[in-house]
Amino acid sequence: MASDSRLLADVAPVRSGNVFEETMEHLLRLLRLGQFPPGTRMPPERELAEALGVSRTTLREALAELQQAGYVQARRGRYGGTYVAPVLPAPQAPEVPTLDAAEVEDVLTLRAVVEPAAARLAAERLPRAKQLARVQEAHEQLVGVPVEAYRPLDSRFHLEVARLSGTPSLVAVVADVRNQVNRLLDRIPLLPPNLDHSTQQHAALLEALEQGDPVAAEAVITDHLQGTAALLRGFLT
Amino acid sequence: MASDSRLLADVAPVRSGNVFEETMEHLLRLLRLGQFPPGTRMPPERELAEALGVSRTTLREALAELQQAGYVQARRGRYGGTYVAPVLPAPQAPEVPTLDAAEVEDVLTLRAVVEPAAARLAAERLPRAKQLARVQEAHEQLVGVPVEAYRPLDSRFHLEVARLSGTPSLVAVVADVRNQVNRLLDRIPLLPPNLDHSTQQHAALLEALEQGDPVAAEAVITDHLQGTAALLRGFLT
DNA sequence: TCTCAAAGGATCAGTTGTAGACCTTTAGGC
DNA sequence: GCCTAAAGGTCTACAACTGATCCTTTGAGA
Repeated sequence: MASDSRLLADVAPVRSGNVFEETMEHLLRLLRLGQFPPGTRMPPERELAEALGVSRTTLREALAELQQAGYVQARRGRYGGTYVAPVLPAPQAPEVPTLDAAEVEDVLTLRAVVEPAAARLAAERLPRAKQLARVQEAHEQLVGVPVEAYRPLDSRFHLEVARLSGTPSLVAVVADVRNQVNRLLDRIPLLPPNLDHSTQQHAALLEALEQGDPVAAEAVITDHLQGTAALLRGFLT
Repeated sequence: MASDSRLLADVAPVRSGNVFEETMEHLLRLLRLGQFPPGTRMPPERELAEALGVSRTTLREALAELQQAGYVQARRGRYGGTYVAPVLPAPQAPEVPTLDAAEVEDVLTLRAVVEPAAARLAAERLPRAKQLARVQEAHEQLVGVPVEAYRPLDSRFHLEVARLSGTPSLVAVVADVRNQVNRLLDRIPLLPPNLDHSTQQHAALLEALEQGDPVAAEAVITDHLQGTAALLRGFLT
């Protein structure tokens, strides 16, 4: 009996590859989400390996690959370290040139659920000045940044907003969905006018948060998301 | 320089343990969520190992442990297999007797975001009869079931509702959060009156879905969740 | 009643990943 | 201008995991 195929349909793999591959994915994600912002120094290998729960050997293999691809650069000696490139390299030509519409809808739908909810919760909590400062900082770094370096910093801003929700598990989901959206965005051109508009919306969001206005915060971000959503859907035809 | 500790704060581990441990967690989750319902036969080891992306050796170690703990029972010979116990054993006395309030709020908040959204989306899509049948089936299996066997089937019902949203990534989040909630619920008593009330709410949700009424669906499930949320918060003091 | 296919059970060589010690480079401080 | 601490770079013994093969059990059907 070849077993009920329906039972196996929902069984996800325990791991999505070998340790090296997963570590690469993980690091790429951290870079794309701006958690290690462009131009900064990453933590020392020994600490990073520990935080990732991976041996230094494996981490170093992944870092070597990233260096090869131009994402980071290692410098030896005291006060050396692994430095993030000021501008992340454009991803390779994607394997699948045309995107699966269902997949895109999936990601956009999840995003439309979690990001507005996070913004609403953040505004409800009336964050203290110190917490807001981190968002403010992320916002300022974003102003006038060149197009090529925009995306990681944009992600960072959105993640900082999500963190204000005070709900770590929600932040994790937002980070995840944003990472997927970034992969989609890599396949379409990024236009300066869009950036300007985005930055204005960020400012509006920031104000809603300062005022502790959940309804406004949710509305602003929903609007904001619809912009990129439309862009992505458009490039699908 | 001991590196900027803020940078490492948000770095999650690549893996949460060795393969054996992760496989155990994974299987426990599948059992608790009712994806392998009580009393049924699980897929053959070879197929399950393949689906989990794990060697049969490792899977067998995990299954042996589960058998030891009374979750499953293996039967040899043709038409044998690994059978899920009709009633899952009560979990061991939890390591941490008193729960961390922040942790509980975290899970409950995420749940309050994703489950209502999934129900709303499900109602919006006006699911076809065939899809509704799976939810209906899950609902019927739940009626009159003994208290001890309730939880996996309850989870299954909620997961089937989430599946109707047509958004796989949202289903994944719902599954995840439900798994965490189940762990919390394991620490508090389950009362038959609560079950009756739950089942009534399930019926109301089902009706809202049939009618394609997103507002009602969202309202019913929000109400439903607040019940267990209050219960959990109550047992925290 | 015999056969056999489909399931769990056992074993082992080979590969992958880890932990830890050690080497090399380099800038700042005495 | 030398010393040293902190970083990346290298190597090796050990543990974990895999995958492949074979064994054993058992019920259905010829």
